[in-house]
This record gives sequence, C-alpha cells and structure tokens, in this order.
Amino acid sequence: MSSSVHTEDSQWKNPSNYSRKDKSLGLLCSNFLKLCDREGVDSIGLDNAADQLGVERRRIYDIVNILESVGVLSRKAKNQYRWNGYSAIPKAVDLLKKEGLKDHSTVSSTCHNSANVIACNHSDLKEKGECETSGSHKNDNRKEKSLMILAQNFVKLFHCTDVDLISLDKAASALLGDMHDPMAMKTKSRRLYDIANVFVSMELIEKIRSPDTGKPAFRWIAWKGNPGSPAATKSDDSTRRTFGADITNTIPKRCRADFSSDLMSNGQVKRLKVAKDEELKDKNQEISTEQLNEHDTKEFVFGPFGPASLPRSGVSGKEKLKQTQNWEELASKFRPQYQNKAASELFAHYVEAWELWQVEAANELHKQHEH
DNA sequence: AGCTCCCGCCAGCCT
DNA sequence: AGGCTGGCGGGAGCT
Repeated sequence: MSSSVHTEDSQWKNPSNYSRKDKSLGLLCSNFLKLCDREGVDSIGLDNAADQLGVERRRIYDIVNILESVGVLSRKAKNQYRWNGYSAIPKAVDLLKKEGLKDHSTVSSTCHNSANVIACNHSDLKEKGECETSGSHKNDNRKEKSLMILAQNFVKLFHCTDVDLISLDKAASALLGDMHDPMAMKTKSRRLYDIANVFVSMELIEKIRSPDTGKPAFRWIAWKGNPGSPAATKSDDSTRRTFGADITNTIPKRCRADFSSDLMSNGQVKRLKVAKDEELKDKNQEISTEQLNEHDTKEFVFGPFGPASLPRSGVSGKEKLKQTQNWEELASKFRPQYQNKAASELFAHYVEAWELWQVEAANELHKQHEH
C-alpha cells in the first residue's frame, strides 16, 4: 500500500537528502494521527500502521504508548489499538489530575516537593493501588519505567503542581524521583524528549526556552492557557528548535480566547474546559453508541462530531434538535486546540458535517410539526 | 561542545 | 518456541 501520509516522502529514502527531522517522532506522530483520525477508522493494527508510515514497528510502539497515556488510543488486543480520538484527552487528563492530586494528599508526608509527589506515584490509569515502595518486583519496576507511565507522570507535572513552566532538568528529576544518578538522568531525558515531541506535535504542550536559564522548558497549552501569558499569545520561534516535532508547529500557537475568559482564573478556565470537554465526549459517546447499535459494528467511531453522511440515530426529532442545539452551544464555546494542518482540516470537516446535519434535523422537526 | 533524539539491540512477556 | 513489546543507551545529527 502506498504511503499517502508522508509529507515530502521522496527524499527521506534518499541517503543524500536524508534529514533527521524526516524521521522524528513528532512528525511520525502527526502522520500516525492522520492515519487514525479518518472516517471509518476504529481500530489500528500496528503492522498496518508501520507499513503505511514506512517505519519499523518499534517506532509505532513509542507513539502508541504515549498516545495511550492521554487516552487517544487504548489497547484492544495484541497488535490492535482502539482509536478513541482527541475527545478522549480531557477525560484522561482529568483522571490523571485527580489521581495526582489524590496521591499528593496521601503521600505528601513522605515526598518533599510536588514534583516528587508525582514521581512517588507509580500508579497509572489501569493499575491503581499498586504504589509499592520497595519496587521489588521486576515487572513492576519495568512498568514504572514504561513510556506510558512516564508520559502520564509528565502530564501530572503540569496539572498537579503550581508550576507553569517545567524545565527539562526538573521534569527529568521529577520523573526519576529521588534518584539522581547522571546516567539515569540522561536516560530519562531521552525518554522525556520522546514524550515531549509527541505531545508537542499534538500541541498539548509547547517547548520554549526558560527565560531564566535559557534551557528548554515545557508548558501545557492545550487548555490550561493563561490568556495573558506571552507564550499563549505568540509563537516564540526564535527559541524553538526547527527540526523534530517542531516541524508540525509552524503555525503560531493557538488562540485560546474562545474558551478562556478574562474574568476567570486559570483554574476556573481549566475546570470549565474539562467539564465542557467531558460533556462533549459524553454526547459523542451517546451518538456513537446509537450509530453502532443501529448499524452493525465496529464501523465508525468518530471524533467529536459525526459526518453528515452518517446514518440517522434512533433519537426523536425533538431530542435530536435539542441535542443539536447543545452541540452548537458547545461548539461555539469550545474550539479544538489542535491547530496543525491535519487537525484543522479534520475540524473543518466536522463543522461542515455538523452544520448539514443540524439543518436536516431542523427540517425534519419542522415537517413533523406541520403534520 | 553540548543538546537532541533516532535507531536497533535484546530482555522480558505473552501465546 | 517464537512472536510481541518496549526499556535502554550508543552515537549521529543539529544548534
């Protein structure tokens, strides 16, 4: 099968034109997301993805593990992952946040700072209550070090601590806990780069240079944005690397005015956003379930909106219109954070589909009233 | 020169 | 036993 998702894919096979950025995890992630985020895609086979993306399977593991950490994917079976979509992120992050805050209160007596609290927490979304202090089991030790757990802990750093900007050093040492062996730090940094590049390509975080140290630092931007902060309103290209994940980040950083009010604090904005996202997700799940019930199968699991060509769900016209209005209201308050090209196109498609569907629903209701 | 991170080896797990 | 999964660190590209 040909690779339609490679951007400029001709040169990367040519050694003379080889550029490292063509193989970056961030770019690969973007391509992988393009591959998944399409009509009719419900599950993803790793082999298939690797083939289509023209990379070895090993790289796909990295991507899926990180995506799984924020709920975008979930493992279905060996070699098979379920595509949950971007709309799953807020819920997953909220879960992580709750988990992180809960652990903050339970282990804060043994951990010295908020960053270490995160590192002390070995649990993940699937395996709660397994925070073993000894780390005696090899398996547990391995799990603790897994990219998914690291990614989740990385996310927690942003959501369970007061810090806005997390430096590479700080993140690495936080993810390491009390251990500060240089080699371990180096290893952790490598993994951190992997995770960060994927998150950057998803535009969940951005990488900037710390104004104080000039060292790289990360900021959560997906919806925790502070409207007044410089990085939230303009792109700081001078401080950003131009290869790797940043290749997908050429567009100035998102405008968050749509879902952040001047009258609200950061926390309020975030809580509101999470609530909205959850509501949106719940509605989406409702609709998806109906679609699936009515039409066989695993055919479609869409993102936040269903395309116009979708079969009608079983809800009544009135309910449908009400649902439509709710969605419209939500859509007007909330704009997706993913402003890379693929996500923009996808969102444009959803909006268009949604408008069509809305008109049809209104017409149908109108007809019912007349008869 | 130091930072960044791709690449693939290989150990552990699963079927 | 063989395939799958993914931690890990060497070392090359990049700034």
